Amino acid sequence: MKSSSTMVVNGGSEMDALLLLRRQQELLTQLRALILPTFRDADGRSADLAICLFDDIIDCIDGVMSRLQGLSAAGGHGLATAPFVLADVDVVSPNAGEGQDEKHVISNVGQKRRRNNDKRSRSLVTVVPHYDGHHWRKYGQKNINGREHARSYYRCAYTERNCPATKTIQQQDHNVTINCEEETAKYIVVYYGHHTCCDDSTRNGAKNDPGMDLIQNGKMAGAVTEFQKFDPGDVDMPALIEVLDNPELNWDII
DNA sequence: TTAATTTGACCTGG
DNA sequence: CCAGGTCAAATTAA
Repeated sequence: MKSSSTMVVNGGSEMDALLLLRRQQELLTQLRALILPTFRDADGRSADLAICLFDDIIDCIDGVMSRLQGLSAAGGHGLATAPFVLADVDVVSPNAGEGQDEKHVISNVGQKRRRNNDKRSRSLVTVVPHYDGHHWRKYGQKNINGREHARSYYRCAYTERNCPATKTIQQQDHNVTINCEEETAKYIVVYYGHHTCCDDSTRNGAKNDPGMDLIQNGKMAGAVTEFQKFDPGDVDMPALIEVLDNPELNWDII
């Protein structure tokens, strides 16, 4: 696989590009879910590298979408009309934009609870909400007003490394039908904060962490529950093929 | 026995 | 006051 590529969108408005990018991000997530399990038997360094590469690519798409959103908003278009858009991307705090790229929760000591709405977030829709290459621990579940399904709250399992990353998973009320086939349960996944647990600095400091040893040895079974839950059959393959064959997207590999 | 999840209570912002 | 996010004890799974 090439490590870098650019996607050129032919024609259409910023809104069209936004839709395509969102779709691309969603399918990339599914591709990641499909590929990463193959690293189970490979060396852990490759798995870590793959995870970081996927995250970087998704972050890049995020950045482009943010810029396009700016253009789109200036042009009077609203995201609310987008069929794929189910949640805002880059929900930024009122303090953001003042040189603060993002804020992490420093510590809950002495400040028992704190909302995460002041943290930058990114959201996507996927059929494989549990598998994204990171190890999450569930810390809560809540029934949300007007929602058919409860929302689950997860935080990075490596909290001892002060990793501030959290995410929420909300199953969509109405499943999506793809290519006239049976309905697939889709989930809105919202990520808050960035993983610092995979930083080199923190990783070196966690050399003695048994869970990390397991990951680095490529023996994920038992240590990373997300792998156990993952079934490659869950991947939205028709949609994946659809986007790869999409004539509107020219994949220029450079 | 340890780790992960569940669940009701608590807290905070709107 | 309410909805949503978090805590932490209890429970379950490995």
